[in-house]
Amino acid sequence: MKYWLMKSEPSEVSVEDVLAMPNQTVEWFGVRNYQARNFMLREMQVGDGVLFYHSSCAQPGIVGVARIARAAQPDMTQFDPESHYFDPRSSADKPRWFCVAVKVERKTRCLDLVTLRRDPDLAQMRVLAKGNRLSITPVAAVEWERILAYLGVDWETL
DNA sequence: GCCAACGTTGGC
DNA sequence: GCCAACGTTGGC
Repeated sequence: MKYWLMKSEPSEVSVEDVLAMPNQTVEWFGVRNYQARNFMLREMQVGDGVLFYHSSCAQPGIVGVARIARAAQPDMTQFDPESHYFDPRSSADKPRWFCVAVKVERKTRCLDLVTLRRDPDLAQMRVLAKGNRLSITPVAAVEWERILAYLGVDWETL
């Protein structure tokens, strides 16, 4: 089992928005970066743990715990000329972009960036690396466990 | 709104 | 394949 941190802008899809969706599950549409796509396409497995992160907002940070609910499938927004995420280079028989489905298990208090940066044990987190812009980053098991302990979440009994 | 950092594009 | 120009991300 692997662990991930996935960023979403709350003005687009917040953790509260996902909790209001059927099965508290959302298609992770809109990823247009190959590294992030490849994580979804090649490395994520159903059941993997996810830290739900709010970005581009007043208080960026981890706001929930989730899991991968469905393997990668073509991201339908790439085919929709009306969509902000439309990609004219994609076609139905040759999709370029994919998305997994993510089920939110718990909304948590916001573990904000400042707090994350203060913990030397989390200093190696990919999301905290200087210049990181990846919207999906792997999380080490020790980092995952530390963060869940911070949040008071017991993954095994969710 | 600024801007550092990084990814992508496209001419050569 | 190189790399300059451009676009995007995302914290501040």
